[in-house]
Parts: sequence; structure tokens; C-alpha cells
Amino acid sequence: MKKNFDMFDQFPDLSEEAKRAFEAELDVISVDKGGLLEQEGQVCNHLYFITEGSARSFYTRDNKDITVSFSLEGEFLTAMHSFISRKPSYENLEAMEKTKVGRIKYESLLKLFEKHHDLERAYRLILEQYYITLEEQLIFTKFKSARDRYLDLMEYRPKIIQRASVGQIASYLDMSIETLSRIRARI
Amino acid sequence: MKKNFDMFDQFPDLSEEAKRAFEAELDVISVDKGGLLEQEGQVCNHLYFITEGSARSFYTRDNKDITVSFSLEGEFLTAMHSFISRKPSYENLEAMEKTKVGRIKYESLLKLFEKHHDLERAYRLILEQYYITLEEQLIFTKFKSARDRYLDLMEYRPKIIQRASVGQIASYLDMSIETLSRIRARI
DNA sequence: ATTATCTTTTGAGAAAAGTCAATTAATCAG
DNA sequence: CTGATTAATTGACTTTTCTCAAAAGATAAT
Repeated sequence: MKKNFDMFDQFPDLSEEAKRAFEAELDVISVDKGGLLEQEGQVCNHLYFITEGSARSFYTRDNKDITVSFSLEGEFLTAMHSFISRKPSYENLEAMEKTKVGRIKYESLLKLFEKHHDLERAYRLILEQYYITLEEQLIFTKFKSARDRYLDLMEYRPKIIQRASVGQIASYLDMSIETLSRIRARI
Repeated sequence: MKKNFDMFDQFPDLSEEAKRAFEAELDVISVDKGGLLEQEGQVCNHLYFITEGSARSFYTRDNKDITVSFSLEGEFLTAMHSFISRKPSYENLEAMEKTKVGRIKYESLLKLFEKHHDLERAYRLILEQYYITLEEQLIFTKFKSARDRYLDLMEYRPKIIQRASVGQIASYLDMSIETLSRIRARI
């Protein structure tokens, strides 16, 4: 069976045993549009890999829904803060369309680390990638106008603009819906 | 010899061998106020632990110096983005006063990981802590007014207000020097 | 001490983005 | 298909914070 997205592509040094052991712990899940993979208030127990579709992470503040990140096919996804700290998550993970994911439990992952040193390293790389993305986002937000943040998103992640709503994009880019709407009108 | 800050306190599960092996690779360095531990444009090759003093990370933009983080005694420190990615750093690490650090080379750390699985785990925990701090900073910045960001810093990290200049604090809190000055006047 | 330099404070006006309100467009359920 | 609900756009006005400029205060060197 051919897969479009192979999570191991990013980890060419993984041993075959490690890959097999990891795959044995994977659950494959299908979620409809709007379905939640993880909910705020609960400890996030899974690391996901998206094989089809897309998802976003968001939290709620003053009854508003604030998007933290978008994830597309071929990307790993979790509520990292909770997954790491084992504390209840403030994030929800939601499918933005019909989406297929592979997921592994936190406990299974830790167990695998005991036997497969190289899996712990691969996990470290995922964590590092998460860190870099976050740091770049922080710097990126800090120096750009609302308009430039939108133009950057268009340039670097155009698929997101196609798949996400104005409200989701606006909160992700840290601006009001109205501001985003005006920016789009004047491009 | 008594140490005020022991970096292993945070890692009670580390084996004695791992601690010894790690310590054997540590260099102890002393830096005067204003001295640079790492410079922008170069790959950051060290993970630091501050035993005395304090440091900050900053970068330069439009000839302005923007503080990214402050670190005090008992904390680990590096230009994480560069340390992880092995690309030139955009950050400088600067001692804010006479400061003593222990540091270990990136390569030494990787070598230690081969023999000491538990050290790789400890490093993962440092990385996770870095991630959490960054994520909290991102959320924290997003929802608070300039005034509340300052009040939060006063509450949670008062030592920083004592040791850093207005300019450093202002850029860290993402506001102009003038705004910070006005906030301080009206407390 | 005294000048020079750098930092901090204060004031006034400008700009970016936000809020509230009204209208138009899109989506969804029956 | 069609009314109902939700999402997006547009306009008017407000707010926050920034920038520029000048004054006051601190620090350092001679």
C-alpha cells in the first residue's frame, strides 16, 4: 500500500527495528471536519502525524477562538505544552477537513525510548523542530505589520489561506477579523 | 567545595557515572559585565549553566538591541535556535554583570549521548523547558497590555528589573523605552 | 569638580490596529 | 430551494502605543 506521506522520511538514520516497533504502536484514526483530536482541560496523550487532510490548534479566550498553529499533511502534531508537561492542555486540536492521522500514546513513546535509543533522538528532533517554528513565529510576529504578516503567510504557507477561515487566520496572525478583511481588500 | 547552584539538582535520576562524565567535559568560564559568551553570525557551540551572575540574549535590528531573554544563576542558557539547527546565530549572549558559567561543547554533548542515555534524556528536559518558556512567553505577550506585561515581569521575575536597564527591559517586553518609562511613572 | 556622554523622563502629535455597528455574502438544515 | 444562521466586509470612531523632540538625570573620564 502506497502512502503519500511517510513520517520516517524525516529520519533517515532510524533503524528498521525502531521503525517497526514504532509502527506497531501506531493507531490510525480518521476524523471528520471539525472533529477534535485533543480537548482543552485534558492532558494531551498523543503525538500525531497527519497523512491526509489538515488540522489546527486553538484555544479559547473571552469566548473567542484563537488559532495557535496550522498543520498539514506530512507534519507531526500535538498539544506540545501539555504533552511535555503532562498538565491539562489549554489547546484543542481540530481537523479542518476530513483528516487521517497516525498517533502514538505518550506512554508507548516513553517505553519505546527505553529500547530504541534512536527513537528518542528522532523525538528530540521533532521537539527541536517545534521549538524552531515557535521561535521563528515569535520573532516574525514581533517586527511585522499586520499587512506583512499576512503577505508572509501567503508566500510561505499559501495552503493555509485556502483551507482556513478568515477568523482562524486573523487570530493566528494576531489581528482582528476586520483588519484582515481590510488587508485582503487592499492587496 | 560548596556550590550555590548545582545543575544536577534538576535531574535527580541521573546516574553518578553520567554526572562525572558530564562534569569532565565542562569548562568553567568567567566573564566580566558586558562580555559576550556567544556572538551573532557564528554557530553557537555551547550549552551554558550559570553558577554566578546573570546574562541576557539579544539581537540587533535596525541598529537597535532587542533583548530576547534573561537568565539568572541556576539556569541553563544557550542560543537555542543556532545550537539546535547548527546554523549561524542571530543572537548574542552577554553577561549582565561579572558572571561565572560552566559550559559544554555541542560535540561533547552528542558524544556523551552515545554512552549515557540518561544525559540525552536530561538534555531533552532542558529543551522541553526552553520550549515551554517560549510558548508561555508567546501567549503571555499576545494578550496583555504594555502595562500588564510589565506588572507580570515585576511579579514573576523581579530580579530582572533590578539588574537590567530600561532599554533592555523595554525591548524584552516589546514596547518602546518611552512607554516603559511612562508605565513606571504611573504605577 | 566639570565636561561629555549616555540613559531616562516628559510632552505633543501621528499611526496602526481595535471596537462597535450596520450591511452583504456564504453556508447549512429542513 | 429557501429561510435561518453564521461569516465576512465596510464605515465611523476610539484607543493604544509609537515616534520625534527636548529636557532632566546619571555615569564616567579627565
